[in-house]
Amino acid sequence: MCIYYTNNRNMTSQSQQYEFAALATDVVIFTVCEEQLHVLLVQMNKKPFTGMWALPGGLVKPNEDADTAAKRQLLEKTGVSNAYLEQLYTFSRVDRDPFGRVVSVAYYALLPKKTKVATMPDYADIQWVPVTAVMSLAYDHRDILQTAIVRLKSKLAYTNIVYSLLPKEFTLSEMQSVYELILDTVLDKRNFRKKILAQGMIKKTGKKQTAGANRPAELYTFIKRSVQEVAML
Amino acid sequence: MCIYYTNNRNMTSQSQQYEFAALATDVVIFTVCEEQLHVLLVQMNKKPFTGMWALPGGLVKPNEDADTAAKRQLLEKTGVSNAYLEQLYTFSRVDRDPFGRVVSVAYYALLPKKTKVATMPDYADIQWVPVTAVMSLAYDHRDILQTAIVRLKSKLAYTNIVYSLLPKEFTLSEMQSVYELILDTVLDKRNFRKKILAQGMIKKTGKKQTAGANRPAELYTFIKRSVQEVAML
DNA sequence: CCAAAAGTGTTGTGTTTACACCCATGT
DNA sequence: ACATGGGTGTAAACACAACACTTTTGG
Repeated sequence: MCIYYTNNRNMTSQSQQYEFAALATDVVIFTVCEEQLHVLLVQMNKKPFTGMWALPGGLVKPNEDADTAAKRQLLEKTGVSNAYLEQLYTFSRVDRDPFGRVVSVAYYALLPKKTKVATMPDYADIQWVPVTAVMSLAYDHRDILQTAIVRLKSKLAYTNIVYSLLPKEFTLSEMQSVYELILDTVLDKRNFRKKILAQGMIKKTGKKQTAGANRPAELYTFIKRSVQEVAML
Repeated sequence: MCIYYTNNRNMTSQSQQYEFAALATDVVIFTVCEEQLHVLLVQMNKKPFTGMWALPGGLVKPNEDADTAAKRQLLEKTGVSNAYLEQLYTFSRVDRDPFGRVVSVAYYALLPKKTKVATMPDYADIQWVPVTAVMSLAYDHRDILQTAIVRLKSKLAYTNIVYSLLPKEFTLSEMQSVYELILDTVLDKRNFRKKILAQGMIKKTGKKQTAGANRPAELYTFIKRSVQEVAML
C-alpha cells in the first residue's frame, strides 16, 4: 500500500506538500414505488459507523475510471446493468472520511421499479428507504443525497429521463404520478396528457392494463429510450 | 512521497487491488471580449506536453478540498477572487495523464472582462484564446473545455449567471450581445429588452455610457448578484 | 447633415391554464 | 348499482414572435 509516483505534472520541489487521495464512488440509487421516491441504503458493520446507514459505494480500482466503478457498484447492489446512471458531483471535504483523505465521485441512478436486493457480506443490511424517511447518514452522505434530489428534480423538468423510472410499458397515470411525487406538485390530468402526447415521445402499445375495479388503462411506451433535453412541464 | 493509509473504509483483505490517485483541479476560465467567448490557456514547458496549451490547473493540496484548490488556481492565474466558480465534472480516465493516475475535478469560472494575466514561472505562456480558435490541448483538456461550453450555454439559458460575465454597470446591448455570442443566436432587440426588464433583476443606474458617434446608452446594474434559476430566454 | 447605435409598441399566433363529466371495469 | 380510476374538450389568459421608425450623439 505504498505508491510511488515519480514525475507528476506540476510536482516540483515543493511536492511534499501534495498528497494522494483514495478515490471512491458513492451511488444514489432512486426508484419510485408505493407512491414514494425511494433510495437504496446500506447499513454499515464497520467502525466508526457501525449500525449507521449510508449510500452504497466503495473505492475505485486501479484499472477503473469513476464511471466504471459506479456501474460496478450499481450492478453489485442491484443486479441491474442498464439503468440510467449519471455523475452527480465530487465531494472532497478534507475531513469527510474519518480514516483519511477519501474523495468521492458521487453518481445517481434511476431504476424503473423496486428491484429485489440481496444482502451483501460487506453490509449489515441493505434496504429501499423513502427519501422522506431518511434520517442521518454516515460520512457526508446526507449532503450527497440532498444534491441528488435537487439534480433529479431539475433533470425531470428539463429532460425526458422519466423513462428510466418507468417500466417499458406504463400508463399515463403512472407517468403523471412520478412527476407529482418527485416534484411535489399536483398536475391537471387533461393538461398533462395533452402536453406529453404532443411531445411525440411515447406511443400506445395497443395493450391495456386492468388493475382493479375500474376501466383498464392504455399502456404506452417510449419511442426512444435516450436522454433528450425537452421542457417536460 | 510514500503515503500509508491503514484502515480505510471498504479496504478489506483484497486492498492491494486498490490504489491511490493524485487529485488535481483544472479550471476553465471564460470571459467575453472583442465579440467572442474567450478561455484562458497556459502553455506547458514540461515534457511530454512541452509547447502544448492546456487549461490552468494543478494538484490539490493535502489541506484543501477541490473547491479551495480551484479558487486558488483562479487567483494565482488571474488575481481574481470573487468570480463565479462552479464544479463542472470529474475526469478520471485511467490513462488521462501519462505520468500516472491523476483524477481531475474540473471547474469553470466566469469573469466580467479580459483580466490582465501575468506569465507565471511554471508556464511558458498564458493567454486568452477565443474558444473557436482552440486547437488541440494537453491531456483530456479538449473534453473538459467542450463540457464547460455545453454547461455554460445551458446555465445561461436557465439561470441569471450572465451577471458574472458583465461588469457592475452595463448596457442592455452588452448584455444581449453576451447571449448572442455564447448561445450563437440572434435576438430581437425589443423582445429581449421587454423580457429582461420584466424579470425585475436589473435596474437603471441613472448613468449613461457614451461610446462613439451615437446616442449614449443607459447603464444598468443587477439588483442581486446571486445565482437564481430563471428562464432567461 | 450623416453615420451609428440606442431606444420604443402593437398585433397576431401559439401556449398554458382552468375546469366537469362520461366510460369501462370488478365486486 | 356502485365504487374506482381512466379518459376526454373548450374557452380565457397569457406569453411569444414578428416587425420599423425615431432619438441622440460625434464627426
